[in-house]
This record gives sequence, structure tokens and C-alpha cells, in this order.
Amino acid sequence: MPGRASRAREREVADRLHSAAIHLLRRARRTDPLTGVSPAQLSALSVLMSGPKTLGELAAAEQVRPPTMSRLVSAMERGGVARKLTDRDDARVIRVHATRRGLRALSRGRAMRIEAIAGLLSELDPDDLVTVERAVGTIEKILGQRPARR
Amino acid sequence: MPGRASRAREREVADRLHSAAIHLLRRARRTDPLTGVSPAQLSALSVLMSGPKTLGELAAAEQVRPPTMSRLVSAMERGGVARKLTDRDDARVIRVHATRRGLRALSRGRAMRIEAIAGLLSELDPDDLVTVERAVGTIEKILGQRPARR
DNA sequence: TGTAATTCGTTAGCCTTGCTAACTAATATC
DNA sequence: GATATTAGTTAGCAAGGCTAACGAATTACA
Repeated sequence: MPGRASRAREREVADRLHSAAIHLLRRARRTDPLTGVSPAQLSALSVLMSGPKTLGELAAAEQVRPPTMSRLVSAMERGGVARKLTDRDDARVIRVHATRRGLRALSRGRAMRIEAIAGLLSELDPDDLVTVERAVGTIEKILGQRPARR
Repeated sequence: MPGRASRAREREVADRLHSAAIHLLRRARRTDPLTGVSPAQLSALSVLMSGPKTLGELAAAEQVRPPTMSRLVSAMERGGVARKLTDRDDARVIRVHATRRGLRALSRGRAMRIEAIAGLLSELDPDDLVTVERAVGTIEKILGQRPARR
């Protein structure tokens, strides 16, 4: 079990990781206005890609409150990228589906962000790319456990 | 010079890196409401930590437009975490200083975010931590070049 | 020197996306 | 059947992003 020296190391890495994540995302977001679909909608669509979700599930997946997701989904429906269907067994429940148009918008918008980041990564030599890839796997792992309540 | 196969690799890594950054920051931000200082202010303060900056420099460093930074700095001044001083040689220029109170708020708020991330990192074995550390260095490097115009 | 162009920052006004509080409607419980 | 719980919505607020349009100061140059 690690002691306090390693805790300081973790903090230092955490600090730099935090800052790198912020600046990386700012960079990636610069393409968003070109998509016609907002960042939050894009992110919700990426959750819906794997199939319909209830509004509550979607809010939880996106780590926002139900009212926020409610409004977002309504905007998505107006924009034609998602549809709300009432559950047939429980009339309180809303199932949210991505439309074909939504999925197309997703791949377009996402592609632009990814392309922006990939463009940065293309400046790396192969070893560094491997390092980044492994680190991402690691971060996915630690984010994956712990479900995330506030 | 890399060909198209490596471009596909870069895209795949970019995709996962993007998603990991989003989820990591969401996690880190959960402590923000406890600080009294907003995330954007915290981030600006961290730039000012290294010394005063003009408003334009600060906007560029934070990758936002001047009006956005103008408003943010005004709010920071109202909140007592920064001060605006007119440059003595060029009266168009505003130099922004962090106040002592701002620096204290920075270390408090930042510490909470960092602690949240460090907590995640503490689940890693030493090898994985080294990998993450190296990857962060790499990402800092590629973000550092290219000044960032839209 | 005096006019025109440029630069720095601000104001005004818009949009998106977070939140909480308070509500309605539907279902479950006792 | 009354009560409690659950799912979403509505209303209203704040933060933080943007563009367009502007004022003031400085620089360039005819």
C-alpha cells in the first residue's frame, strides 16, 4: 500500500493531467460550431448510438440533472436528431431514440473533433503515441469503476 | 513520414482520448461548487499565478475571445480575486493581477479538483502511473506548439 | 502635422447548458 | 382507496461562450 510520498506524485500528475485535459478539449471544441449540432447534443447522441435510453438513464450517463436532459432532449427532438417515445408499460417513462439524421450528425461532428485531436497526435513519434494509447486505457479503467454519484 | 494506416490509429486513439478527457473533467468538476470561485476564474487565476498578464494575453492563454475574458476579469475584480491596472506606457492596455485572495482561492479550489483526480490515480499501480505521466508530458508538448487561431 | 488605419478593450445582446424548486402524472404500497 | 414514490416537465436563475459594433489610444504615413 502506497505511502505519502506517492500521494504527492499522484497530485503532481493529477495537476498536469487536469490542465492537459482542459486544453485538449478546448482545442477539440473549436470545430463544433461547424456541425449544426451542439456539443451537449453530440455527447448525448453518442450515448444513444448504442440504443434507446430513458431520459433518466441518459441524464445519469451524461452526469447531468433530469431537467437539463429534459430540455436538451426536447431541443434534439425539435432539431430532428432524436425522438421521444412513451414507454408502453409505464407511461411515466420516456424512451429517447436517436434518429438517422442524429446519427449522421454525430458521425460528422464527432469526426471533426476527432480529426482535430488526431491532427495533434500525428505530430508524435510512434513511441509517444503508444504511451498515450496506454495511458488512455488506464484512465478509462479508473473512470470506469465507481459509478459516479454526487 | 507516416501513411494512412497510422492515421487510422491516430483517430482511434484520439477518439478514446477525447472521451476520457470529457469524463475525467466531469469528475474533477464535481468539487467546484464548494470553492466559491468559478471554474473559469480558477483557470484564469492559474495563468496569472506566473505573473500579471494583459487582458488579451489572458484571453489567448485561455483560448477565449476578448469580450469573454473582459467580462470574466470584471467579475474577478468584483469578487476581489484579481485587479485591473492600466499600463502606464500604453493606455489601451490593461494588466491583470491576481490578488493574494485570488491566489489563496486558486490553491483551495485547485486542490480539490486535483485531489479528486489524484484519488483516481491512487488506484493505479506504479507502472500505470508512469505511463500516464509520460502521456501527459506528450500531450503538453503537442498542445504547446501551434498558437491556436480559428 | 494631421488624417487614416490599427490595436485593445468594452458594451450589448444572443445562445447553450448547468442548477434548484416546485409542479403534474403515473405507478406502487399498505 | 389514500398515501408515497418515481419520472419528467416547467419556471427561473447564473455562468460562460460567441459576434457585432463601438470608443479610446496609438501608430503609420502623405
